[in-house]
Amino acid sequence: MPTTTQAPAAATPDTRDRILDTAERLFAAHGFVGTSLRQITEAAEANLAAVNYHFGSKEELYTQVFVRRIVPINARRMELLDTAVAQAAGGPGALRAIFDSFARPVFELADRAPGFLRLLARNVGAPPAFMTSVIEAQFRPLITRYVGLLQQALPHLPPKTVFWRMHFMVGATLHCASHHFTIDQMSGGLCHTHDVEEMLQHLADFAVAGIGGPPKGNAT
Amino acid sequence: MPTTTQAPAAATPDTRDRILDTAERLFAAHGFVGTSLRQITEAAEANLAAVNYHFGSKEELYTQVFVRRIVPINARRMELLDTAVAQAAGGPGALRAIFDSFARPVFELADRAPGFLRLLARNVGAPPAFMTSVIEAQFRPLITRYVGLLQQALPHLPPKTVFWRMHFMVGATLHCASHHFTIDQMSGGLCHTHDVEEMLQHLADFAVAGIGGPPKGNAT
DNA sequence: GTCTATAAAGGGATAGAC
DNA sequence: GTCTATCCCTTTATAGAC
Repeated sequence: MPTTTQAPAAATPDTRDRILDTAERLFAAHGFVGTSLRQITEAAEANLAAVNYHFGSKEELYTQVFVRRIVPINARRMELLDTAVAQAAGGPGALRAIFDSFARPVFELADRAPGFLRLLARNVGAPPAFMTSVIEAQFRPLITRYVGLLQQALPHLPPKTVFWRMHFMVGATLHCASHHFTIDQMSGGLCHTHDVEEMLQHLADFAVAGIGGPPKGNAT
Repeated sequence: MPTTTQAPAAATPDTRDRILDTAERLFAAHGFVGTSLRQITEAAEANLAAVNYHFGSKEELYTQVFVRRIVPINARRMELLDTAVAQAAGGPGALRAIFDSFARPVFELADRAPGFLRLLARNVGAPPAFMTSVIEAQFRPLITRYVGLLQQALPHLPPKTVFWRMHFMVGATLHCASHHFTIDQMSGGLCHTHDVEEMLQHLADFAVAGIGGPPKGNAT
């Protein structure tokens, strides 16, 4: 059998995967410019030249780190949306199902890929310039669908209000993702982020109440 | 009259202020590590050595850029909170007054210091390591007060829920600040961020409904 | 695929003249 | 206060041996 590019479930990941995992962690902590390829290859126990061999450039490495996570996440979101539309269309649980499909796929990675939560927040909040087209391609179809479904669930709200509230919903979720591992201490032990279900419930309570609240200016 | 350190309302700001203004804009756009002192001094039409003369180091410049804005903002927040407590204590408008005191002082700078909104979001979302103590010092007393006032306005909610929701409120506001100048095009012309009052109203509607919504798990 | 060595560029900080 | 010139360090990327 000739050598293949796929490693057969090795005990230690191959060089390429070690670099991806380490880069994810360091890029999340210190950003794209704040992380050097030397730091990454040293921590990954790989050679400096291995990055250019496997990825071609630092920018391409960063892109791959992001894409390998966001693609399955956004696919899962679409799946959950299909289910939500089929089950709760128009019903009272529709908003919550829509929001859950947005937040859950991200936080379910919290254990497996802890760094990615913050990396995602970076890439939406203040992405490196070269990432703009990648972000656009990954999120545009999703945004379009969320806007449509939210408008359908909230026919009494003007489109402008729906868009604003979707924006706020994204902000609350991303901020939560970015500080996922610091909230426990920030809250003085009050909040426990390792309980993903509880956190998602609090977040969904907030977002659903906010999105579905009274129209502009009519708040009590 | 001997030379003083205060310029007497000159037509063009002095070197120190030009550097601060330019640094604010570039740090906001590209982050601390992503902005070089050469870029700053060139855009500010100042000499490279002027930064070290006036500020001592790049880190100290970044700190000063942040502090000169956040100190008056947080002082204004405390003022508005005093008024809110005196006027609406316990009443139906209490939550809205509390939230308004939090968001308004930031967005009122949107015209005068457009870069700062994104810089603030950077410093809360993913601050450079050396900023940790500055952030802590500037925000700790504020957070304590907001948690207390929100708990007082929402006595039926457990402290844990109050803390989560304050966190979500911060997230929605900061995301909004970070994307203040891109929302207009992102929304396809639907939303207009230059109308600060309208934006604040949408944001407050969302946050107040979210914070004051039904307790955990009781959402409709 | 992995390594060493190095090229080429850019970074922050500073010395010292004016 | 402002400027030039420069020190010294780190960066990404690559050439070429193994």
